[in-house]
Amino acid sequence: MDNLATLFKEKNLKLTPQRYAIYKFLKSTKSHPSAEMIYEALRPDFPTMSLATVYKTVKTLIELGLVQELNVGEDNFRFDANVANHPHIVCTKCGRVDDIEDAVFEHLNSEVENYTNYKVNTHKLYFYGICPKCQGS
Amino acid sequence: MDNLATLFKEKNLKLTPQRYAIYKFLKSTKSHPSAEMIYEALRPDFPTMSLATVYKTVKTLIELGLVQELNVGEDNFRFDANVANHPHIVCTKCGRVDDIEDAVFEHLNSEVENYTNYKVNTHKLYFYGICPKCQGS
DNA sequence: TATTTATAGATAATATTTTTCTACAAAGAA
DNA sequence: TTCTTTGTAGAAAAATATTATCTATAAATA
Repeated sequence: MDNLATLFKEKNLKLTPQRYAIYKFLKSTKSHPSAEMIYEALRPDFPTMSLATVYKTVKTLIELGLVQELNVGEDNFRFDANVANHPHIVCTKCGRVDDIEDAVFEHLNSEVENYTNYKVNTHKLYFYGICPKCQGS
Repeated sequence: MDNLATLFKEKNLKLTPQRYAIYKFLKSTKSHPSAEMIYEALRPDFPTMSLATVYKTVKTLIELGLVQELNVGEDNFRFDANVANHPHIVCTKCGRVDDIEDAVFEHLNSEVENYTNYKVNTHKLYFYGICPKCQGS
């Protein structure tokens, strides 16, 4: 939290209660919420906060490298405070999005370079399937 | 083209000039155009066609399994008439989107099942880097 | 030829995200 | 402490992407 304050100060940004709450919420969850979901989750504590503030804040957090943006194929973006590059998996039945932890696919970048003339820097991997809960039903 | 007519007939869909043109255009290009780009490309030949028709048509084509939808992380969707599951690579400098051909990553699905309790069915892989042209400049 | 049916295009609606503007509050200067 | 600067929250509007509704029409069928 203190390094967060320091980082904001370095960039001449103010660590307002709203920004702090949004970041803390993203850090606390693995649900990869959309802007709307963040807004709804914080509404009890910040009833006056506007959705525009959520959008502006996540954009700021992304620029600071504190949050990454996901695009699992919906019509909106989702956000993840785990900025380590890791694949995600989407349940095509209930829509939940989970991290695939401990799976390292960094070697794919150089593998891909064998098939293209691109200089490959990064990647985003989305897997789709049925989550344990939905398999039961 | 004939099997296209047959397929449409089977589904009680009409293969109108607009639909045919949109599909043919998607088949002819590897540029992975968005709805807007399709609309602009066909405007010279179909000046009266509306953007809504493009959206409705690509949706129809997707349902028929003739086109797939991409989401490279922009705020819009792109479309690809190559429905074989294949990874894509995005140039982060000029924005072009290329196929990664001949690279088969189907084995990743079962690999991912070792890390989650999901039943994995499919995936979408997006790589990001610098294309040959942009490397030169 | 008459009738049914699906669709194009116009328009409006909806959803998501961004921008503009203004008042305010925190930080720094006097 | 007081004044001043500066960045930000929130409201509202705008911009963008996408979908839905409605009607006239053209193709397919009877």
